[in-house]
Amino acid sequence: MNQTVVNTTNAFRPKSEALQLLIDRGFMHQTTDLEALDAKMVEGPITAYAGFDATADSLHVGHLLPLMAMRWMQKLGHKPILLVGGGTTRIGDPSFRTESRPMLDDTQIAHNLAGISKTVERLFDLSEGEGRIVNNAEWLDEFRFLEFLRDFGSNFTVNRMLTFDSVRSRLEAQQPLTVLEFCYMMLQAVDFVELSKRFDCSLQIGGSDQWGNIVNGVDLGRRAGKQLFGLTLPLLTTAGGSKMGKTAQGAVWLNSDRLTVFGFWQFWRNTADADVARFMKLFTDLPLSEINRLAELKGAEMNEAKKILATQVTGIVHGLDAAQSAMEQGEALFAGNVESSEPTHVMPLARLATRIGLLELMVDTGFANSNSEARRLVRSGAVRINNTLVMEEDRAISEGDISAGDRLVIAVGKRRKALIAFK
RNA sequence: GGAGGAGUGCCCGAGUGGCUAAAGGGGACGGACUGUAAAUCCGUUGGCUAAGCCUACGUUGGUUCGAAUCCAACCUCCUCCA
Repeated sequence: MNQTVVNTTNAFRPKSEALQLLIDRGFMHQTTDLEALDAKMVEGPITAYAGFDATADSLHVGHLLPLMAMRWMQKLGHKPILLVGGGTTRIGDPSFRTESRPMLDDTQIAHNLAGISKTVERLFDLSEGEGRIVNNAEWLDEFRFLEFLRDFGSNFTVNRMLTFDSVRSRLEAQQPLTVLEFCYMMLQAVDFVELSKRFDCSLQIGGSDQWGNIVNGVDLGRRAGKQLFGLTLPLLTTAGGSKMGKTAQGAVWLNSDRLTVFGFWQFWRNTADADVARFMKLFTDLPLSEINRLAELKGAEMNEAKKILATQVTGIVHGLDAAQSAMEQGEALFAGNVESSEPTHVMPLARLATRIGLLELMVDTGFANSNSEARRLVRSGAVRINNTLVMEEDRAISEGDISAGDRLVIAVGKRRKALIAFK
């Protein structure tokens, strides 16, 4: 892999506070030339970037890992650049995917960028000189084909591009890989170099699946006379061994219009015991000493630690007030005092007048993806209204189900509950 | 350019004219047990205005009373030959 040095982080003790913290909290997977990076970071603040494709109008928990890593960088004096792939989204990163991503048009991309920015703005200080959001369409849109080939084409060999896992896996899976997608890695490399020219950015942070793309950028930088660095994050799995962040209802979104704040809080509240400490290190700002203390909790006491985890993460993503309120909703729904808490869902009173069906309500609150799924859940004895088991699939919700003025509690299974207010 | 093989549900993977909404496994969800945990056991796992109907086995057509299964063309991939 040319002169790119790959370090494992076992032995090395960096002098940089930020690097040490990233290692201690479990963010570090691989880096290029760790010692040189450390030296540079000790010398003074550096600028680092992480990229996000604009494939949806919200980021999800999978993106939270690079966001948190970048956030620590900023807290410890470095400058973050959050790159949104307005340009690259039009192509689609083929990495480790068996199928092409759909191509999006400009209107959709603009819409998605706005949604993503909402989250980023909350997580970072984006004031002048502190941090910034950048859209790579700014330069990628400008390139003319021949010019691009002349400037960058000679720095990439197909021989080497073919050796990257991201490409090979697609080839070995016998799935088509278009030239369009193949060129994605060039664009990401160009992004990195462009950011280094424009903002003196010298570090790229990304998921472990980005390693190949990142190294490409580092190598391209060297040819342009710049020393760039890459750092990848571990692939996150749950203690159960599955990929983190998937639920039956789909991705765990960071925007509240995609997933309620309470739903987000619940996701974290339901973390497995074995994951609590690790997730606290990665997804909260709690000091390690506090995390270690909480990790000592035994048995059912661990539930307290989970509430802290949930409220901390929710606080970072949705704000402290919203997180506090989500925690109270959790207490209310699971302890049973329905009157005092904010509802998790609000529905127009008119829905009640037309006798909304139970199945419909389950779909509307996101507990089921289809009427069929809702029906199955009712049949299997999973659904309770106001704590009373309901077995009739065609049950309609009426005023008799309402308590405390406008409240209705619906539970699906033991851990999914909603407090609905009809207003 | 020629010969042969392959493309199945969220994923892996059986099936080779009706008994197939499609075996089995994984994942996910639900139930029991618990602590809104793990492990274990049981169940469910395309949609709908639901004892009926609709959509699905790379794409488009065709044969047949009837096709994931047979035929043709096309797309993509693999292997061998040139």
